[in-house]
Amino acid sequence: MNDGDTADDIMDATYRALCTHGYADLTMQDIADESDKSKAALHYHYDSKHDLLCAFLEYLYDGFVDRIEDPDGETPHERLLTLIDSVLDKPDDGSEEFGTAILEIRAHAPYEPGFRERLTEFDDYLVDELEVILEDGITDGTFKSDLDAEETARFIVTVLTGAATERVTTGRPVECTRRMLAEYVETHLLDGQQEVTA
Amino acid sequence: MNDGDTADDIMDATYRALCTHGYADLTMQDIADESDKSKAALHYHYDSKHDLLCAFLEYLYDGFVDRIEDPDGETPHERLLTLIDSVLDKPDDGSEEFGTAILEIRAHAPYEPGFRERLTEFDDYLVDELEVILEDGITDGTFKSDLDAEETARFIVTVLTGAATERVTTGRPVECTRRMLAEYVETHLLDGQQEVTA
DNA sequence: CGTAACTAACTGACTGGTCAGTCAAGTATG
DNA sequence: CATACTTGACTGACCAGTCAGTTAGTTACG
Repeated sequence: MNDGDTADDIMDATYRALCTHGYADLTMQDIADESDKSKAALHYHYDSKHDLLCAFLEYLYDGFVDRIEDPDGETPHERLLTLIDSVLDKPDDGSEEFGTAILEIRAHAPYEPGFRERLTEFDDYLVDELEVILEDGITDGTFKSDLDAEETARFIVTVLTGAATERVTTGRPVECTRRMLAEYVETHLLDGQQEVTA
Repeated sequence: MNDGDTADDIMDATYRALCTHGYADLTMQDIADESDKSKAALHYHYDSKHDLLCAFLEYLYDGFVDRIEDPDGETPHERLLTLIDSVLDKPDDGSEEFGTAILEIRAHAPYEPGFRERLTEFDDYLVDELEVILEDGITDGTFKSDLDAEETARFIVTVLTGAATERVTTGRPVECTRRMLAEYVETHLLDGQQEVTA
């Protein structure tokens, strides 16, 4: 039983094929070419292209969770900035293309309920992580006591989403957003009493 | 020579076809069906589908400029909120689908330099409009004197882009973003002295 | 041990359908 | 009649999905 290996192989191949061809131009043959399987083998393991891509989104979600859970940092302020950075940063392989493919998939969500469901999970997970950090900070006095953790977390996710969309659409670097967001956190979320040197 | 009428007819048909089918599934036949022309007639007027879509983006840009230029409002603060609203609101025909199609086109920008160029114009135009309002407000004391008009304008555009992306991806309403952005403007941009009742 | 039966995994060749773009022939109009 | 415009029919490329058949491994059994 090497189901695990085979599935991983196909998922990895799908990732590479997506980066190379983009979502719109992605064919089953492209994925097969990136793996050591044939196109028919893909159809043996997944009933349809759609099924394969749904599985791929699930695989991505797992990787996303691994990547952003338990952000480093002593204080809630540090953990918040670490989390923001790890979302803004490109994946390890530095692939700009992957962000493009994800945006293509996002844009298809209205036509594919399965996609929308997965993507909503991504966003909700990120909101939850942010919320926990914000609440920790409210409790220990780092952040203003009157801020609404959920609304604030949603807002930060919106900003991060906007930055990712702009990077793909216009090629605009995310650095400016990173800076503005750090400033927003400092002047808007941080409780006035605290002095920060981060 | 009824170029004007014909071109408008085709652009309108493209708009409707885009809303109905989305960008990914959009065929020349779909556009022809929405117009009173044949598919071959489209190819008579535009060398390729790509050309037609580039022209369509230009047509959209003109409409976009018309829609957001000279926002209503006595004060810079009011004008800023009006502008934000007119970007967040759906087009007049209330079509959710159009936002989807635009996001699909955004996601294709990396593969189509012509698209990227147009889309960058959209963003830059919006940034300029915001910048003018912000500078007006800095001059007349509405907004804090030490804020960087361009960076702030870019940040607002990022937020607006994020809201549009989320609406398409997860179906999340933009109201929360509208509220958070209004609050951001009040507590972050508005000069402390002024009292506001808007 | 050897061989027969069975099976999961896989393959290359094929099919049916779709679509951008072409073309020869037509119509309308100034 | 010439120019602008339009059409239906067609072509060639492409692609998801199918299918008959192969291979490698595993169990069943005399």
